Amino acid sequence: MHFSVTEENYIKAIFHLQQEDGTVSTNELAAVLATRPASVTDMLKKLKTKKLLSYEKYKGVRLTAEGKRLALAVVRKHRLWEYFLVHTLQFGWDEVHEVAEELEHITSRKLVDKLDVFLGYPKFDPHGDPIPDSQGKMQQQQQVNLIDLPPGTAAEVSAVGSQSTELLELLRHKSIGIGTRLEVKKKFGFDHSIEIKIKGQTAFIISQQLAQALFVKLI
Amino acid sequence: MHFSVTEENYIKAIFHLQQEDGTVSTNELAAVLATRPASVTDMLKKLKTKKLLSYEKYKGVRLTAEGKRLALAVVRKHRLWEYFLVHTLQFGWDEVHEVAEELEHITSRKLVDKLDVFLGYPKFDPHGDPIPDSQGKMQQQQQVNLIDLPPGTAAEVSAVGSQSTELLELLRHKSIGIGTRLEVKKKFGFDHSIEIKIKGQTAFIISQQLAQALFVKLI
DNA sequence: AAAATTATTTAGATTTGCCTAAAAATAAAT
DNA sequence: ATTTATTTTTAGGCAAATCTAAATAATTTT
Repeated sequence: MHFSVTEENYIKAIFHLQQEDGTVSTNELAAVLATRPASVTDMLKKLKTKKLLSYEKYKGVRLTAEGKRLALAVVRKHRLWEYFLVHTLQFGWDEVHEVAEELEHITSRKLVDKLDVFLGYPKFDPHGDPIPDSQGKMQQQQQVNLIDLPPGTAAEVSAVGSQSTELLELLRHKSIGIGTRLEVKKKFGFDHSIEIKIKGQTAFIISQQLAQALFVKLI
Repeated sequence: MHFSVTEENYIKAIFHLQQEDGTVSTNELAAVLATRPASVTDMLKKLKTKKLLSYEKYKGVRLTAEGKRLALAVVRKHRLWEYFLVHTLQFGWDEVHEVAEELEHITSRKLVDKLDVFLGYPKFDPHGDPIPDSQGKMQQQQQVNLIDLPPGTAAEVSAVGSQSTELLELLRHKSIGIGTRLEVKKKFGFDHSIEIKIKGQTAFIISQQLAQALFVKLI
């Protein structure tokens, strides 16, 4: 079965809203999708006949198992493409969202899976959000990308964004690993580099690329 | 200015038909786009108001300079993506067309240019068609991908599809270079390998990947 | 040059996704 | 427990891109 870009966007929006809410209202959806409640109602009726969601008048909406599968497939594509844009094409992590919004609707299953292989099965996108695998499973960890922390925050490294030997070599050299505790001292807007301090060492600066590859838990 | 996928497809189709014809007819377009002549007429009127083509009732159609620029931008994207799919993601060269038909409509200019850099500014796509550069210029050479030649054809190597050191090393080892004359002896469907003969050497087999990287002129 | 054929355009409908305005249902407030 | 406010749905329409059927122009044939 194959769905339109619009339909996919509705399913994705419901999926994200459902995370917090459980059930999702017409108005919430209209706000997120920048459209009108009346339009949402129309689309919900349509998506119900396609069995992507369960919906009763005035009762809000929930994805079916089928709808969840579709949502996860779209999210997987979005986050894999974001990873590609940042790590392969050297985009800044803050400029990839819109492009990924388009790329996530490319239909080829084979493309996604080959992209996944090429990228080395990354587990987190450049914003630290988990990337669903081809079965739709994702490691949900309470973690944040190091680059998103404000100065003064203390955190513990909990994951790295890729398993490339280059990254691991660099981390070894800087003696950063899973479990390392650090504090963000300063952020430099010019090249998005970050000054961090690890207990017992003098503070030092790490690049934007490295900071994006590090996921941390707040402590 | 920004155009719909449908509009871009019309412009691209006209561009390709125009190469042979000069001016393009409504029926030709309908055939190529798998739609009806009446629909074509509607769209031509619309594209005329957008100044992408010049069109007089019953007189056929031609792209304006503006239309040509758009067509070249779309062709550029299509061919760069094909190159990416084959060389980076290891798709077979014969399975990339449909996917590229979708990818070519992704709008980000920055994406295309960064992709071009990443791929090393390739000049020809996996089918041997020239890739327009960011100015819309392309090396138009009368060349064909070696993999497309039928057995019995004689040809001269005129270009290689990439400048990677691995490719060049392999070519050196097989003593193939620009200007080498060869004849296709046999094609093996199983792995798309090809048996070729160079004067003064015994015939030997080259892989699908290598054949795809070689562009030849018929002699 | 008139008749016949083919190509193209017009006219009127359809589908998708959206809109506004008004009605109906639900929730909140008095 | 009514009234008031909010949310949601219905009703009727619009624009894009398509279609079929009919009309008109251009081309070919005789």
